Amino acid sequence: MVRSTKSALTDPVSRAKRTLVCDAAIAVFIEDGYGASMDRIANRAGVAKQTLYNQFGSKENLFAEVIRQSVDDITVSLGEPGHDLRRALLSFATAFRAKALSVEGLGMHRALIAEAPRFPKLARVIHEKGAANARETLANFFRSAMEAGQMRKLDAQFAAELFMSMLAGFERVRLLYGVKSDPTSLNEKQKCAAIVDCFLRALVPHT
Amino acid sequence: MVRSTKSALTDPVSRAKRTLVCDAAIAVFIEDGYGASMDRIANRAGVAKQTLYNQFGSKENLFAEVIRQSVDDITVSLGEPGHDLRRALLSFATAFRAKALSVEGLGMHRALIAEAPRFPKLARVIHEKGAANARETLANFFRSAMEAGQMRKLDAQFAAELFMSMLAGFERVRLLYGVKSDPTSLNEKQKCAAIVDCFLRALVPHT
DNA sequence: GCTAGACTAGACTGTCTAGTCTAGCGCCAA
DNA sequence: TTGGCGCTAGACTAGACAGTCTAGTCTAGC
Repeated sequence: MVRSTKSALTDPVSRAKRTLVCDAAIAVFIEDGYGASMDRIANRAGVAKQTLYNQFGSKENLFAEVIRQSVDDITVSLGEPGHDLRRALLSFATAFRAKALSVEGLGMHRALIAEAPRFPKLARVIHEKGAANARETLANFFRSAMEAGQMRKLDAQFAAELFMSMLAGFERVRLLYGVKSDPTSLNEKQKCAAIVDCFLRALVPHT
Repeated sequence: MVRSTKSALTDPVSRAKRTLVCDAAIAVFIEDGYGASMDRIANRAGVAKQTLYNQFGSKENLFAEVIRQSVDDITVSLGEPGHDLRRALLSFATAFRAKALSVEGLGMHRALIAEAPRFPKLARVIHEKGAANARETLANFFRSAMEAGQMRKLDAQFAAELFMSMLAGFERVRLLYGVKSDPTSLNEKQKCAAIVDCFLRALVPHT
């Protein structure tokens, strides 16, 4: 094909550079937040600063693009509630905590919270795509479980928020503050199980 | 008394200026985070910039001072657990959420999370004085309740973190992202009650 | 070989900010 | 009255950073 149709968006070389820049930007924003300099990102990507501007136009755009890309579903398949409620919640719990409490997850969370007042629309979209979306999936799952008599009937959305809170409330904050966990506490698997069991005890009708 | 012993720390006029600066700094840091300029703080306080430096020496010091001042106990008296467990938890829940979800609480939280990597020691201290301290009080309370047979026996610290997570997990994040609550949801009082009741159902032995 | 377009390195501009400095004001004790 | 002290207003320095610009290179179709 004629090279004249090439552009920063269609040229495969440019596209490669673009992902290079994205990867570098993600890493740098996770480390330093939005305050990170464009020079540093270009440096990390092994690319000229001008290339950043060719590809993204501005720092704001780059940030938005990168943030949007790095949010994806935490909603692992919950399966049918009918089968094994506890098992399904456990697998959600494990996946959710792995995301939310990872270094990358925390870094993105920190960067976005810090800049939410500056980028209100972006923050809203990310919340919708991320947490709110997971909440809806969970809430639907709970509604089925309630129908099936596996759970007490109550506001499914409230239940979903409650469950997510239990999974990554206090602990996420502690990590965001950079405080390491006390070594005496439960390990990850035990924590997931303990939280799920508390949740079930609260929301499953007494047998 | 001789004026020669006067200093920025002893002169009552200076002290007044100091609190003026503190108040302005708190407001500005809550609004804009650590990125807020010293000029703006001086302006807001109705004071010359030099006065900020006379009183605090540097922006870092001012920030640290202000943050330290504005963290205080959320641990309203929980009273004796023997009496009315639910009532005690409800009063804690109300007070804790009022702090954590207020505009000021959220602003401080945002500012600190954003700057935690830059000020790790400060962040640690604040976490200790704030959340960790509340957790300890709560955990002790739970231990008494467990002794008295009012609660299942389990790791009291885990229970305390769980309760605090339930009170301000998902919702605090939503607010930090600047997303307003859906109007259909429960009101504040109902939420506190619902959370406390879920917690009790999970942790009180079946009767 | 020529051309077009994306790339590179790095100089450059304009803006913003922490922090310093200066000159002068107002207060109070001696 | 005077001198010391903290204050004010505002100019100033030094450095960081977003974004632009320039000069020149590389690649690939014509």
